[in-house]
Formats: sequence, structure tokens, C-alpha cells
Amino acid sequence: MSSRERRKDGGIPSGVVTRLPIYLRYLTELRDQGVGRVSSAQLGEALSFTAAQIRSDLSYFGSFGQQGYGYDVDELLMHISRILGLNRTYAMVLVGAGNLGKALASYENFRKRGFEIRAIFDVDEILVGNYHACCVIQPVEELDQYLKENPTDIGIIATPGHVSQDICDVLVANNVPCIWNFSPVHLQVPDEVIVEHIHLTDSLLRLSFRLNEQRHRD
Amino acid sequence: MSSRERRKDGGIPSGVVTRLPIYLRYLTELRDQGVGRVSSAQLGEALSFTAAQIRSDLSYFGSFGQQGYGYDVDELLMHISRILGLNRTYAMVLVGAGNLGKALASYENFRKRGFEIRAIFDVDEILVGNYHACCVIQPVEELDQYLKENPTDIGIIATPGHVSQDICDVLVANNVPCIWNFSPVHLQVPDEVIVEHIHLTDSLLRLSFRLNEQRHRD
DNA sequence: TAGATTGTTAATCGATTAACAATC
DNA sequence: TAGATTGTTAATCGATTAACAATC
Repeated sequence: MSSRERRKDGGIPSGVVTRLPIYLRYLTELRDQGVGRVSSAQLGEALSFTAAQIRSDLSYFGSFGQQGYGYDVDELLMHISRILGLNRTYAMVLVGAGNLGKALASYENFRKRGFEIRAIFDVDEILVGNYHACCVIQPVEELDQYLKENPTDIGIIATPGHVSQDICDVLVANNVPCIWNFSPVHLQVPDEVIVEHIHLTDSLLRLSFRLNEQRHRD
Repeated sequence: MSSRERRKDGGIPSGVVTRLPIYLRYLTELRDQGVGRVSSAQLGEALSFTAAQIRSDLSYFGSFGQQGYGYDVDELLMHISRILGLNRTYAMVLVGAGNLGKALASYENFRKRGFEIRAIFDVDEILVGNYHACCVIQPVEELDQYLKENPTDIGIIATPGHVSQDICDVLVANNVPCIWNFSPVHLQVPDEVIVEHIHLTDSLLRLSFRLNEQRHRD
């Protein structure tokens, strides 16, 4: 199947989407080291993937290499950047200005990539009115009105679990297409809404599971 | 294949390990709501999995249900807790006391589950000596000596990318079996070391990819 | 007992990999 | 040209699902 035909059926498999940012990161590293060219075998070696998988992943989007040569690092980097949508900016709102929310708002790398936190909301009256990183913290009751006036691509939920579904509903009702969820809750959203969960505790539990795994063996 | 036999071959598939914490979280919610019993069909409905997948996942570890009845919520919760290793505590060190590191150290839920940050390290002389949450922040040069004197289960890396491999090497050299990595780097570790990556930027890029996905379709 | 739901098997589906013709 | 490596096909592998006998 050619890449053109492949694109027609459903979406891109999630495994592919998971690996693209990994490729991007490593290619950026190579470029910063002044490496100009790389083969799928070399990429695979460095990232613990097979060469075939890397070529297969890239072929969903086009032909970026050259037989007998491999890939031009700068060129491939440019293609993957575009594929991931890095050729534009994204407007974000952050809900929840606790320790984690503040850490996210302070993280410069997001803005550098074009992901801009444009407003911060919290319930805590003590926090409201304070400047943090980019913005004044606003009362959460104003989230709905803000979203009506300001088109927003990504809503970041960094609230305690018991309010996150309510916040999510407000975001969805105002057509925010993407949710970045840091609360320990399985959010209910319509099919068309895109959600990425950062479940920190789940990740820790995967560590403790693997650490104790031998116990479950015979 | 019986669960007993299944356990003999390699490890548990990573998909199963990913879903166990999700089951745990939802079962906890049910228990807190006073729900005493649940079927695989109900679990699947709530979490968008098939009932068969849930039964298949659980069967890796034993038989926890009853035909015609389903699962006792408390009992299943107890089993999954043990499977995930929640019947003990874990000693952790945190390296990197920036915004994100501080947020992690302040997060009470980890400690409640038995994941205890026992020491914090940073390069920044201004931070060193300050108390944060549980512990005094120590100079990173003392990490090696600390690990030699204090058995540690999990090393948390919340440093800038350019030093994270060095920190990782110190952790590995001192037999820390698990790494929880928040830095935007693909760490090189021996096969037996267990690594969980929280790559925040990768997660954002998956959002922007999905948001722009239709552009790549015909 | 009749109804419900498990745990497991066998069938299906999808993802990964090996192989290779094409070609730089 | 000879050597290297792509993009793609076909084969393999593993994960998911549907179906059902067992049984509470």
C-alpha cells in the first residue's frame, strides 16, 4: 500500500504517533551535534527500534530518504516537525495553579515550541490576582466567559480530581478540541475531543509492578 | 493456557500493565461510592474497554470473580493493589529541585500510596540547605555517597536534559533498580533497569499531531 | 431451577519484522 | 560500477475479541 492510500483509511496508529516525537527529539540531538545524515539502522540502534519499524512509520507520511544514502537530518527534522504540527502556535489555558500547575506555567520549553499558556484559572481566592509566569491568575468562574471570547486549542487540567470532570465539561462545551489532563481521573468526553492523560500515579504503579514482577512468576 | 502457565513465559505484556492502574483507580472510585459488586461488562463500559479484555487481563494473575455474580469490588481492589506492589513502601530520591521537582516533592498522594521521597538533590547552591516538603536539599555531589548508605528503590530525575544521563549513571552504578525520568532525554540503561518516562513535550506533540491530523488525509 | 457472568479457547485483527526489488 | 539503503510487500507475531462451556 502506498503512503497515499494508507492515509485514506482511519487514523494513524497510536504506536506511530507515540514514536514520532521520539524521532524528533533524537534528530534534534543529532542536528545539534552537527550530524548531517543518518540511516534507519542507525536511528533504530540509538532508540531501540528496528530499522524496518522506523521506515514503516515514516512511510505513512511520505518518502523522506534516499536509497544508498539514508536521511538528511535537517530535512527529516523539518518533515517530522510539520507532521507533528510544529509550524504554528497553540493557544492554551491552564486550570489549577497549584504546585504542578505553576511548574507547567513556568516551563519555558512549551512556549519555545509554540505552545502558549494564555490564561490561568484557579478557585483559590488567595492565588487569584497574582501574576504567575505569563499571566494573572483569574477566578475559575470566569473560565467559561474567557473561552467564549478567546479561541483556545488546548485546555490543561491541573486541578484536584473531584473537580476535573466539571472543568472538562466547560472546556468541551466551549469547543476546546484538546484536553491535557494531569488529574487522576478518567475523563468522559465526546469522541471527537482529543485527550492526553499524564497520570503520574499510574506511571509510578507501573514501576512498582515491574519491580515486584518476579513474585508473580513460578 | 491457565494463568499459572501464562506466568511462566516472559513478562506481562505492557498493555496489561498499563491497564491495571486504570482498573485500580476506577475500582477505588466505586468503593468510595459504596458500590460492592461489579461485572466485567460494567467495568468495560465505564472505561471504554471490552469486557473480554478486562477478564483476559485479570486472568494473568488468577481468578478473582464468580460466575453469575461478577467481582466483589473490595476484594478485586485488594488483589490488584497487591499485584501492583502497593503492600509495601518504596524509598525514592529526587534529583532536581526546580519547579517540577518541587511540585513532585509536594504531592501528597505519592506518600499516601507508600512512595516516599527520602532525599532531594540539586546543583544550585542557592537551593541547597533549604527545606522542601520532606527533606533538606543536598548538593548533588553527595548523591553517590547517599545511595551507598541508603538503599533506594526509585530515582526521580527532574533535571535539565544535559545532565540527566550523568545522574542516571550514578543511580544505576549504585543499583537503584527503577528510574522515573522527567527530563526530555532517551536514557541509556542496562536491560535490567526499569525506566518510566514522563515526556511532557512528547505528550503535547501527540495532541498537536491529532489536532492537525486531517491535514495529512486525502 | 433459570439467569448471569466468569475464565478460557479459538478466531480475528492489527502491528512488527524480514526480505528484497528498486535505485541512489 | 559496486555498495548501501530505501520504501514496500509478504510473513510473522502478538494482542484483542467473540463465543461458550462451566458454574455460581
